[in-house]
Amino acid sequence: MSTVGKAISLLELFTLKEPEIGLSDIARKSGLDKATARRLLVALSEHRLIEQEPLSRRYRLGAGLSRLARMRDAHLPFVRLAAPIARELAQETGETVHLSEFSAGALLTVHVELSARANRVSVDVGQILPLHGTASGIAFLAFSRPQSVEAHFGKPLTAFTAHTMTSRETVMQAVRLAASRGYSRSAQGYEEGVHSVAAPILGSDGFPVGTLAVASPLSRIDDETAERQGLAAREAGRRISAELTGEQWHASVPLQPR
Amino acid sequence: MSTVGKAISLLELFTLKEPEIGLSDIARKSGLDKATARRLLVALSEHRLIEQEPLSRRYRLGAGLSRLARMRDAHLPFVRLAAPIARELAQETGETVHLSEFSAGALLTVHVELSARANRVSVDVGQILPLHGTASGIAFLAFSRPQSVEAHFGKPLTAFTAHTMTSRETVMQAVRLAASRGYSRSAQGYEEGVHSVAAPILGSDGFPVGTLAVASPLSRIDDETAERQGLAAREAGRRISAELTGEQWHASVPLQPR
DNA sequence: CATTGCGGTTCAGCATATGAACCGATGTTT
DNA sequence: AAACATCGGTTCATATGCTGAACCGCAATG
Repeated sequence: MSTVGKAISLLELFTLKEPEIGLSDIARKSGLDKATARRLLVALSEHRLIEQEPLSRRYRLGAGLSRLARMRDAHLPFVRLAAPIARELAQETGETVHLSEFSAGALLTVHVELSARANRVSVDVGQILPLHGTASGIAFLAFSRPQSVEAHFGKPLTAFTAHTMTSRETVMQAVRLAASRGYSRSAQGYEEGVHSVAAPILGSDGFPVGTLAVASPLSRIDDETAERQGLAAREAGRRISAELTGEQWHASVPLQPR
Repeated sequence: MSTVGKAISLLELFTLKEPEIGLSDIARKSGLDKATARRLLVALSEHRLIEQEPLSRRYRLGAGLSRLARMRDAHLPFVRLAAPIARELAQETGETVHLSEFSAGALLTVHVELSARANRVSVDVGQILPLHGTASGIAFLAFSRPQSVEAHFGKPLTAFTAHTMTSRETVMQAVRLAASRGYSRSAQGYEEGVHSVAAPILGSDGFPVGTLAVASPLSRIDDETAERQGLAAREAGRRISAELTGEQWHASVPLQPR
């Protein structure tokens, strides 16, 4: 791995559970020498991607990350365009709505509109959603290139709850259903007690760049509300896609099942 | 500069004005060779700090940054980040310092550093501060959008003591003064015998997310100490804003030779 | 159809990253 | 209180991985 790769992998050692780490620990976890690790940390901190707690001398992620992330978020057409529509959808459904972006083989949650209700599903920005275990993932697969879908079945399908679909055929069935309806539906595939519907957001090539999902407590959902949510999500997804790609162009790209 | 430093400086080429850049341009702007620049970009994109627009082949900041920034924000929320600086300010001034966060039309006290002296002002976490009656509120208004300020004058201005400013013009005068000085000053507007100075804490959009105030017994204050406190508060507010948004590599603790 | 600029690749040479051994300080065990 | 274990941090000879001039094919421009 390149030096740069090693430096960045140091950043990835910091997690929610362990947001501050000492030098020796960093060296151990990264497999790098202590001297090397420190050199990299110094380089990172010179650009404020890392900072050091003066007292404990432990390291943590730096403020420069906030700055860079904001730069990205401000420019990214996706979030900028999609957020207002996601908010509308959240108000319309009264449930939590989250946006994900496809990145490196999985869906990354990039924006969340929380439901106004007390009993609601909570989702965190930054969360990674597996393609086969979430409504978002199914919706994504349903509009992806066949070979992309195939590629995803190369790896084993891990189960996150007792309800996660792990057989290829079950997943494909859900994918086909989603493709024909224009939205996907999934309950407790990733987290217990959570029901979701999701719709794809299509880029200018007609393939998904991300998804839009409505997540509700399972207890509030029956078939009728699920369908209402699904149709609303599909519509919202279409609107975002349209704004993303430029109105007139999108009209010529049908949302066709695979 | 280290290889890592060069790689990170590539990230810093991306700005709001120019959020996507082509390879040759990156090489030119960074002063690196094209081959080198590309190697670094590839290394960065392997960890999703950079991504490449497939069509135009131009590069932009990647999704991994959002994830890392989110991690940092989760671990270092406003209060935790600001508290050490508030403590310094409390030690420097010898007076009680309190932090507020804007929430639902008012300022909510989220953290307090009590003065070490026997005769001191006491403030409770959770206390709500009215915008027109406190130094914090005035500092907040002084840096808010004009229409937000206007909106606040819609409601009547209630008096909390005999000294509370209740006329719109008096308040606006204080607001203008605070805007020009960078800090606000107020005596007995909310509680008898209490003098305060306050400075705003600015978010990434340049508008206040909260305030920082120094509260003293009126008897200890003259114009000179008030100004000293005000300037100290202003500086502390700036530091917190900088750490919050990652703006300017200003006063952060350098991580080098000991 | 020559020219320019683009993104991307190659590889010899050498700048730069590496890590074992070290330091002083702090904390823990005996 | 001596012995021991870790801690964060530093040094420097070694060799690894980085550098950049020259190159490719392509697309736009004249």
